[in-house]
Amino acid sequence: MRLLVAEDDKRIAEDVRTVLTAAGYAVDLTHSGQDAWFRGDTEDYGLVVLDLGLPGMDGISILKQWRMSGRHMPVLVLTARGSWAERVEGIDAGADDYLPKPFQFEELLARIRALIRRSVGHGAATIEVASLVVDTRTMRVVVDGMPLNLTPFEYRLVSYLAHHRGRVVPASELQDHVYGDDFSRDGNALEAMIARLRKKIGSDVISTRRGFGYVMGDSV
Amino acid sequence: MRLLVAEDDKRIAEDVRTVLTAAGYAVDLTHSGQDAWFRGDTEDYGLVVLDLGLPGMDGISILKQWRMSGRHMPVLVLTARGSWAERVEGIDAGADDYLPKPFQFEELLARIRALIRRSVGHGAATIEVASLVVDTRTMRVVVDGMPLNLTPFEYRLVSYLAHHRGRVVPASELQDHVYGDDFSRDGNALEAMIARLRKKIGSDVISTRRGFGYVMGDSV
DNA sequence: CAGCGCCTGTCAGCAAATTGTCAGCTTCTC
DNA sequence: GAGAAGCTGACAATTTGCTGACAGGCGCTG
Repeated sequence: MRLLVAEDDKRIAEDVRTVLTAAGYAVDLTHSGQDAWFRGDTEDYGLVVLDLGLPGMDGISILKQWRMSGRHMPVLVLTARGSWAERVEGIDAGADDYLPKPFQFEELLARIRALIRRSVGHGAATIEVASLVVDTRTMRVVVDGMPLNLTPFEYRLVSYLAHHRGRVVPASELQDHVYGDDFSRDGNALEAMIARLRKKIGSDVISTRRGFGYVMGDSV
Repeated sequence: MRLLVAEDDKRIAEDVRTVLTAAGYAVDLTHSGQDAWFRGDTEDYGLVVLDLGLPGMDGISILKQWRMSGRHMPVLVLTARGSWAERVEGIDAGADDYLPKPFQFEELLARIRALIRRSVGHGAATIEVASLVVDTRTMRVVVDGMPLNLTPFEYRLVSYLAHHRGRVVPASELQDHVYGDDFSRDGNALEAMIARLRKKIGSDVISTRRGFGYVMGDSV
């Protein structure tokens, strides 16, 4: 993981670099505001440690610029002790955390670990099968980039099949999952739903295994 | 957005609740460690404010328990001033931020805003969805440049949906976060509020996903 | 304290989307 | 080619959500 440390006090900067390097990070140093902004904007950092008191360009502005141009890496801001107004400002500008100076290196490390842990923790909860994408977080289904408007049962169907893609799912199992305890369905309700569903997602996404059940993806 | 405040000093707790409620959050209070753990483990909170000195169960343990059982809501830890060892421990146990006591309510608010923003993946203090802008700092909502006069509950609604824009939010989740502990979950109060809200912000900002819930932004 | 306005929950009726059923049709298997 | 399995379109029943009216509650003001 590559980090940027923007801090004009060169002694502190070097110390921080030493500690962070020892902790296993690749560390870039910079001492001016301009340079900090430019690097943060053009390079890909896993995290930035930003001192607000940089010469050349105000730290808050740098931060806002980054956020405005869509850079979302975690930023830990170093502030003067006690100036909580400054902290509020920094946080509202898009900082993910701050640390008042002077600080214990151990605490700096703990915070950096926490921020990184957080920033990589956003796993995409989507399942893709051919041109179909099921996003379980937003409960959306997209085919060829086009979002679909599925009904609740339709969604349960695709979702279940997508979760078990490549496996032939018996109709009875589908029934169980889609309808739960509700055994009031005698007729061909499921088949009707599959038909409606196919109209929306395309007829070739779910294939029928006569006598066995349905499959999504693979195992043509 | 629904918050849990775990703080045994009832005066502080009440003050915090007042401030947070005024800021548009639904706030649940608890004074014991056991209860804090139980609620955090079973309820769905957007954020938890956790005092480490709770009676009955150690704050750090509570936090670890939550994390081990997969609860990922942001946790802001309140610590005694100066004990940075405790902070490091707290952060490594899974805290997202800490605040030394005593603190300014304003700073508490800024940090809470920041944590929530971060946990839902936004960088800025204002959230824009189409022609609608939610400023979490001033608690103002603007549509097409025109500021709106929203009631407290209406604001909670838009705010929550805006924070989770693009995601289909189930009605039950909305209820939880708008009403918190208050179990008035009977009739169609939520629907009524949505209707009133739509009259103010325009009927196309929040779209209904029949059977799923409501979404703000990128509809179908 | 009475009066007033605002906020919010409840209710009932309405509108519309969803889904089961049915009948007839197609496709597959042997 | 016969029978079984699955598909489809139409229709009706049901479920779900919307809306307007109304009333209780709360705070504010005179």
